[in-house]
Amino acid sequence: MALDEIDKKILRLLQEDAHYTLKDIANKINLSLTPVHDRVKRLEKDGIIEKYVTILDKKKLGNNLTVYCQVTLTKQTYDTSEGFNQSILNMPEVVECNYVSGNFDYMLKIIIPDMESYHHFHQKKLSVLPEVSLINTVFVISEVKSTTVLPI
Amino acid sequence: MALDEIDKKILRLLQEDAHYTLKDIANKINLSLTPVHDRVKRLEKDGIIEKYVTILDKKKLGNNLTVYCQVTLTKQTYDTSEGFNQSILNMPEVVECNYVSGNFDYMLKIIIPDMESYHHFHQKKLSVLPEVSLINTVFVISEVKSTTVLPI
DNA sequence: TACTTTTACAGAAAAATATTCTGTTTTTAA
DNA sequence: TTAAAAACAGAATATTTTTCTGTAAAAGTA
Repeated sequence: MALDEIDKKILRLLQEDAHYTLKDIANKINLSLTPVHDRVKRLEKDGIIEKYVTILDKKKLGNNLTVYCQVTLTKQTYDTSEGFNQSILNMPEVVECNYVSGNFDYMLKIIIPDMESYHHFHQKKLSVLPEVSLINTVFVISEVKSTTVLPI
Repeated sequence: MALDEIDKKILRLLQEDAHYTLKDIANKINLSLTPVHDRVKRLEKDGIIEKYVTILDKKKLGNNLTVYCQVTLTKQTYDTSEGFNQSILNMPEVVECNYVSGNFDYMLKIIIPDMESYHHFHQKKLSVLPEVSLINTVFVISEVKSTTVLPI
């Protein structure tokens, strides 16, 4: 379970590009295929490596608007939270949802085609949820950084 | 450049798992290897597919705290923004940074081991930037959803 | 210490996958 | 109606992953 320096090097490489071959990695860290293969399998089995995914260009898919929604619920009870959570899990435009501290209850990140779609989402999907009391929208004007790479 | 239904099916699958083989995909959408291969290569070339990455378990890597920082700059000039942006790009604990509308200028997402690390980050790395005037921290209490999958 | 066990690694063989090639069918456009 | 282009299938080839065999180093035990 404890990661040594070799594990960390492998993880750093795989975070950057899941399509590096074992040979690529082996070359970069001066090892043979076997230990690289064994270590990757172990990291998968231990759940350090969660999954391999493909990142698509959101703008090229027509998603030109990103917004943060700061949501306040009507009540702070468990049932209210759970009901809200379940609804959110079924909304594909909500890519992040976190229960937070502060002046509101949830911070959501929404990726959506345009303002019209957002208007529709806001009015017909989010604000109509029985658990939702207040929504404060923060519009993204320009994306500076967005990465899946964690510091290791 | 226009995506047909087959392209979309391929993208939906690859978003979920970048390690699906061409054969897996071909079977799932009832095609032979050739068109699947050709289409994936085209989607890569056109930049619809941006990259393949590995998602790691942040908690197993010791990152137990996620926070949003709402940052206000001292001035709203181009130079101030650019200076801030460049500093952020060199901070590995900042996984998202967006210039936004509203009562503050930037929304940041920080992934970090614990409160002590955050204290250090806040005091020694973020608040000391000459462009930063105000920081409002929103702590994540519980993660409800976090996905790289875009609606297609 | 000597011995056993475990772990980490290398190299080679086998299996699976990606890539390339050839050719056919379908669609599109002249 | 014909020519050109696009989409696809199947087979051959190249590459990669996976498995197998064995060696060396490290860790644990009597």
